[in-house]
Amino acid sequence: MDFSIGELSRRTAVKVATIRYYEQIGLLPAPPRTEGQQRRYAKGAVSRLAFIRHSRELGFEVDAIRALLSLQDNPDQSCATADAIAKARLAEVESRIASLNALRLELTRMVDECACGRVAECRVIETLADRSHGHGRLAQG
Amino acid sequence: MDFSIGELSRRTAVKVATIRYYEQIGLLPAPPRTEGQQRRYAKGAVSRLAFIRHSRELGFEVDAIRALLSLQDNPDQSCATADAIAKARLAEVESRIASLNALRLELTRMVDECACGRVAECRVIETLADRSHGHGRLAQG
DNA sequence: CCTAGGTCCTCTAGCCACTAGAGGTTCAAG
DNA sequence: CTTGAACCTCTAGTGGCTAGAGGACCTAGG
Repeated sequence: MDFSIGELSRRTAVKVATIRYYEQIGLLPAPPRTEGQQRRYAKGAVSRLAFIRHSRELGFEVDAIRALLSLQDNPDQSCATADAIAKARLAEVESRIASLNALRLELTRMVDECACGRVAECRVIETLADRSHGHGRLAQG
Repeated sequence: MDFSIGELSRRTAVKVATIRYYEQIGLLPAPPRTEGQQRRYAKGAVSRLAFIRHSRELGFEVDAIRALLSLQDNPDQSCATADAIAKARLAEVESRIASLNALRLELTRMVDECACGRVAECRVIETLADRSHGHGRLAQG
């Protein structure tokens, strides 16, 4: 009926170390232990961890996941909060896409214009050295 | 002719702490110091730091920037390496855009289908809890 | 010459979400 | 009872900074 952390890891494709980490930061409740202090999980742990995993795949931060989990635990509440969290994440994703598209454009230009001769005439290096560009945000990822 | 770290910071829009960090990791050469051990930069530092800043804006990692800088310092070399670095970065950006587009799709669906009633019927929560999806990579950013 | 205060110095610790490894214990199969 | 895979805790490292403590320096005004 209950199973080990390794089995939970296999069933959710979440690494053992990560599961322990999630417990440590309070995303997963601490399960009961055997006499020898090994964790034993019930079935519910699989769905909770799958929820967390899917949320992380969608890029939700741990704090957001905490909020989403506590909503899931109280099904009678309004889901406005869940909606707001998802919409905020969507907005983030869209703005990341926009800035990555801008990056792509600049990188494409650099690469296309490079005649691939000596560094002295290299457009890649030249573009990077060019000081005449606005002070945008640093790219993440 | 030479100026302080604060002045360099103002001229490049790179924070003082970051400049010191770049020196520490060997991206910027250690400049001469005053008798009281304060850094004094020459004009060249501005363009080198601007190069670094622009590279970071384009998302190049520090190791890649190190390589690009050493190419810039040897203008007679072939620029094939610079080209390869830029192309690798472009490929990264394109794959990030693709996966963010997939995320956007899923988030949009979640948000659109949410009738915004109680959590019990919330599509956002339901989607996250759904275990029937592939084991994709975790989203970064 | 003296002082005020803005700027500079080094060093350490924190951010995020893990991940890796050391060094030791427990469990289940044979 | 033995073996060895899996488990335990704890610490430290990743990348690229950023913040803050606690103190030294530098320059302009009086």
